[in-house]
Formats: sequence, C-alpha cells, structure tokens
Amino acid sequence: MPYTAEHKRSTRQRIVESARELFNHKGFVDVSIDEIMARAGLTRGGFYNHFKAKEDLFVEAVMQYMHFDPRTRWKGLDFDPGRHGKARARQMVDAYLSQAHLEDLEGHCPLIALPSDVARASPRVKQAYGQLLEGMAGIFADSLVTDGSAGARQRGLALAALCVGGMVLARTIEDEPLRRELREAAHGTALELVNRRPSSRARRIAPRAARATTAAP
Amino acid sequence: MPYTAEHKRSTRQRIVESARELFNHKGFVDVSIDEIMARAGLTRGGFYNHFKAKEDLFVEAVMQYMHFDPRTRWKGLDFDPGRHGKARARQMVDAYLSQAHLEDLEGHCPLIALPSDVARASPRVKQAYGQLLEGMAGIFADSLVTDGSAGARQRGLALAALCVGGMVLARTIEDEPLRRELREAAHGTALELVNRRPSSRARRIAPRAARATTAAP
DNA sequence: TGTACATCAGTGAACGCGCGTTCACTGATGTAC
DNA sequence: TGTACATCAGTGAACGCGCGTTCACTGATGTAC
Repeated sequence: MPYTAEHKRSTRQRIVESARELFNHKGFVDVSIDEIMARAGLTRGGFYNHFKAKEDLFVEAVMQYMHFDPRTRWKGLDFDPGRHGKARARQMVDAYLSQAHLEDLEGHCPLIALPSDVARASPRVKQAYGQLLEGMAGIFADSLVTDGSAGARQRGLALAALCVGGMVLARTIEDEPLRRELREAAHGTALELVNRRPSSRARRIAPRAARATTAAP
Repeated sequence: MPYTAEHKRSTRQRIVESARELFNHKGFVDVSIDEIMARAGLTRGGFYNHFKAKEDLFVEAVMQYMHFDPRTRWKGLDFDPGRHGKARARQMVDAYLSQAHLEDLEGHCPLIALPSDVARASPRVKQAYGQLLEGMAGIFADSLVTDGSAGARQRGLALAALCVGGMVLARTIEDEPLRRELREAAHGTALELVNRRPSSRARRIAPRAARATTAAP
C-alpha cells in the first residue's frame, strides 16, 4: 500500500466518484459514508483523511460531472462534440432526453437526480449545481445565437428547464408508458423550440422564423 | 377535550396540513414527527392514533394539495377559475410561474418542492404525485384542445414539464437575479407554447398556427 | 336529572437503531544516513 | 546497497445524537341506567 501524493489523490478521486454515483442514485441523506467508502474499497474511518464532512462530498460530486468527456458521458448515442449551431442543440436535446440517459440512474446528469436535495443544501452545493445549470443553458444559448437572435439566452434557459424538468418528472413516474410519453413530449417540444426562432414579441430583433430542416427521433 | 368522530377527523386533518407545509418547506426526511405534531399543537405519541407510519403522511400531504380551491391556492393573483381555452392556460402559466408562487415555500405546488423525494419514495407516494402531474398536464391539454389540435396532450405534458422544471430549478438558485431570469425565461417560453399550435411535424392535423392575441406578464 | 362506567384521543418516557464523526492504533512506504 | 526511522493513509471500535416507533398511562367525554 504505497502512499505517494499521487496515490492519495487517486484514492480521493475514487471516493468522490463512488459518492457521485450513490448520491445520483439514492440522494444525499439516504447514502451513508460507510456505503460510499465500501464502494471505493475502503473503510469508514479513512474518510476524514480526505474530507472535513459529508457535505463536502456533495459539492465535489456535483462538480465532478462537469469535467466528464461528453463522449464517455453519452456513450452509445453517437454524440459528436464537433457540431455547431442548431445541430449541436438538437443533438444535446436528443441525448439528454433519451431513454438511455433517463435509465442511467447513477451516470446521468445530477441536475436530474438532485434538485430537491440541492434546494436544501449549503450555498456551496447550490453554486456547484448552478454552474452545471449555467453550463447547460449556455450550450443551448450558444448553439442558438448563431443566427443572431437576441433571445438566445432566454431560450437557452427555457430549454434547460424543459429538458431537466421533463427528466426530473419522468424519474418520479413508475408507469412505463406514461414515463415515456412525458419524456417524448418534452423531447418533441424541445426540438420545436430549437428549430424555431424565439418569439419576436419577447425580443423584437429576430425576423420571421425559418422552418426546421432536419429532425431527430 | 371532546372526542367525537368529527373531532378526530379534524385533528387528523390538522396533522396532514402541518405535514404538508413542513414537507414542502424542508423535504420528507428532514422533518421529524415531533415537529409535525408540535405544529399541529400535539405531542409525539399521538401520531400513531392516526397513522401507521410516517410515509403514510407523505401520500396524504401530496393528495391534500389536489383538493385546494384555486382561489385560495393562488390568492392575490386574481385567478379566475371560470376562464376557458387559451385564456385558462395563460392564466395557469402566469400563476404557476409567478414570483409569489415561487416564494411561497410552504404553500406552493408539491410538484415543485418534492420531486427528488418522490423519486425515492414508495409506489403510493409516486401515484399521488403522478395524479397531481396528470391533473396539471390535463388542465393545459384541455385548454389547448379547444381549437381541435390533436397534439394537445403532448403539449400539455411539455408545458407541465417546463413550468415545474423552471420552478424546481429556480428553487435551487440562490442568486436572485438569476433566479428571476430563469423563472421569466420559462414563463415567456411557456406562453409562446400556449399561443402557438403544436408543430404540424409532430401531429399532422393542425393547420398553420394563429398568432397570439393577448399576452400576460 | 344525576351518577358510574367504558372508551379512546392524547401524553411523554423509553427503546432500538443507524449514522456522522472521533480517535488510538497499524503497517507499508519514502527518506536519511 | 542496506538499515533505522518518521510519516501518514487506512483501520475499526466507540461515542453521541436524533429519530421513528412502542407502550403504559391519563383524563375528558359519551352513554347506560
């Protein structure tokens, strides 16, 4: 059992990853430190060599998701990070609102798994969660702004709310047909929002919307 | 201290109401039975005269919201339950995504406060929560179906996802300007979705959409 | 109308359990010589 | 190269606390007579 600084860092990383998976699956309070450490191949006591308290893990578990490579994050969905503009937004909507993403309870986006836990957590946790949210809305906004519309930021936030909201609610539903119906409803509507310009009532800059050219599932 | 059947029923009701408020505010696990009973003006032990276990309360607390009169539920928002069609949907969007509704942590819709808790709860809780969700989506769908569009059900579900999602995410945000921005983005986009027909790509029945006639905040 | 009794909503002490955290200890490793 | 030592990641028992639940008890009320 070596203990270089590198070794310690990798152990710590294993603990964070274990926590991320378990929190995503069962929420913050229903996961014990015992459980987290066991999954990381360690025992209870060692936890405090790495963290001051359980809540520290919450922050790191959420932040961790931000650094994932999109290709490994959405493996099997032929996700191409090189796309731009609406194709990029469409691809994001398709991947995010896919059944594979919904069912991957441990691997999917923490925005889906943890909103209620975060609403009751410390400011640091909220900030980490907020960064994820801003990141997602930003990707949407950037993808939509290419046609010069000034409503892209608003549209990006609304798309994030629709995608996350659809998935959050889908996770509460047991009945499979209804769960699918909800997810697909959010999916279809999100694609519509991507393909249409933001309303000129909200922001008076955009000209008439162009019709969509391509469409995904 | 009388004890007619009526008295017992009203005591039970007080406990449910107390639980609903506390769960809404702090979630299921972070509220103790002590707390719930104290708020109802009672002591710990009496709880089990009315309920078999804490989780029973969860089901009832969620169901309770369904029976609220919309006028008391959204007091101060000049909510008129008599409206029909798109005016009804618009009014619902306005009320649901209002700042007053967001800030009323104890009184607002449980769909906003409890999604993560419900995702981890028993089937009975999920069913109660699902009924609330179906109710909301149904109101939207009914309001939109008046023009004969076959996509009303899909649109209703997506509107529910957008409204709930926007509010759920807003509750996780501490920064007031960003919280407002997100809420208003969801609000504006929800109104657009109400005012437009569902895309003819998704359901090929609807003719070209009519422009919106009125618009709320 | 008045009285004795049975009922049962509500009380509060106690139990058992799980969990976050602490702490004295261990033993493998890097380092100094 | 080999050896003694200091370090510190990891161990596992123990502590303290809060909470859900149980239970013997109380005392106000409805009811029978």
